[in-house]
Amino acid sequence: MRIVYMGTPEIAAVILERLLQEPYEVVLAVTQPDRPKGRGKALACSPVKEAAQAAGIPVFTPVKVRLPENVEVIREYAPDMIVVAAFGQILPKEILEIPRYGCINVHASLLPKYRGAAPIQWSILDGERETGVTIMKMDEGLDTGDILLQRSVAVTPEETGGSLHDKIAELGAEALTEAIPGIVDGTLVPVPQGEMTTAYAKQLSKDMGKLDFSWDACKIERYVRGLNPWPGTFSFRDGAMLKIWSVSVCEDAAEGAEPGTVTAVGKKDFTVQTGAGSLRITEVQPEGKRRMSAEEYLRGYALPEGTKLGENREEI
RNA sequence: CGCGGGGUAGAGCAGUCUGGAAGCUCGUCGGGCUCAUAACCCGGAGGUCGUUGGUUCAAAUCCAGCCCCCGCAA
Repeated sequence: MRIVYMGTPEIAAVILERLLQEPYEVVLAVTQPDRPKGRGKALACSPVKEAAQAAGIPVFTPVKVRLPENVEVIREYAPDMIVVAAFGQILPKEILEIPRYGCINVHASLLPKYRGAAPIQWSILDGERETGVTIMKMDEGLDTGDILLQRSVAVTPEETGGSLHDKIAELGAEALTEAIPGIVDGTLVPVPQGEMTTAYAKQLSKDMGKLDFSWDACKIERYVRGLNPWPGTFSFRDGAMLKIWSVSVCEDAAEGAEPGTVTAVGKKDFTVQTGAGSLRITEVQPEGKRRMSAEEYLRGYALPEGTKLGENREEI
């Protein structure tokens, strides 16, 4: 069976590598074009492109895959199935109709929950206790296709965006390889999705990581975990950014102080007042410095009780 | 050539502008106090100040190159 694979980020590369272990013929990898990235300005290619090149698979990087000439390129590879995972572009009807087994999508949530670009992190931000992956037959909507197979996974209390990402990449790869035979022989029956019961899992941005200490402590804790390692959460202290990498909700919180105020400074951590409850900060990263434990931070940076952490560089 | 911060003892920092004996907090080792302690007191060990070269009587500090870490932007 000839498969065209479409995907871009790390999770899509993991799934591609798993797919390559199966007895299918992956004839083309379609991924986003190289983009300037990193501190210099060097062009960086997507994880899927790297994986494909390592495997000797042709790579196609159209800026807009929906353009007629690009659709033709894909058609010429005559795929029996197109597998899509976090590709980053909408597929037009013309492409959806090319392969006889359709376009199969691996989505990192239990659809219809968390349609959209960042389902993994949003499941943590929302405090979900379970999420998973969905293998579905794509249609013209955004993550609205009929469900073929789902697999769930628990979201642990310590889960980070990174750890859940890795789990779901594996789970997605397994689910895909399990689903393909069923799709081919028709034993997997597509089931329509219901209405979406969560907010749309919109793309993550750096800006989302700006902590608002007037939120309740539990919500902030979920943001710190869910946005770790990317885009990360941060606040400002004395005019400089302070990234917050690890926190825990503090039970015996002294209420009353203004949100963002440092209410206690210990040897290994310090405590910050929030809108409801307080947070024990255990790992940080000062601007221009490496990531370090709160203990290390407190050795070199004097932090008096009463210090304010704020949302803006200027006001603090 | 995108913008910017940084590399000083095991760790985190100050000192650099205004060259002139290596400092702070913690850890570590030894001693003391205490019913006791992660608390307190006394004492010690530990650093070619990222690297190469230059200026100077004298360089962590000034100049030039190189290596490495990080934030922003994309």
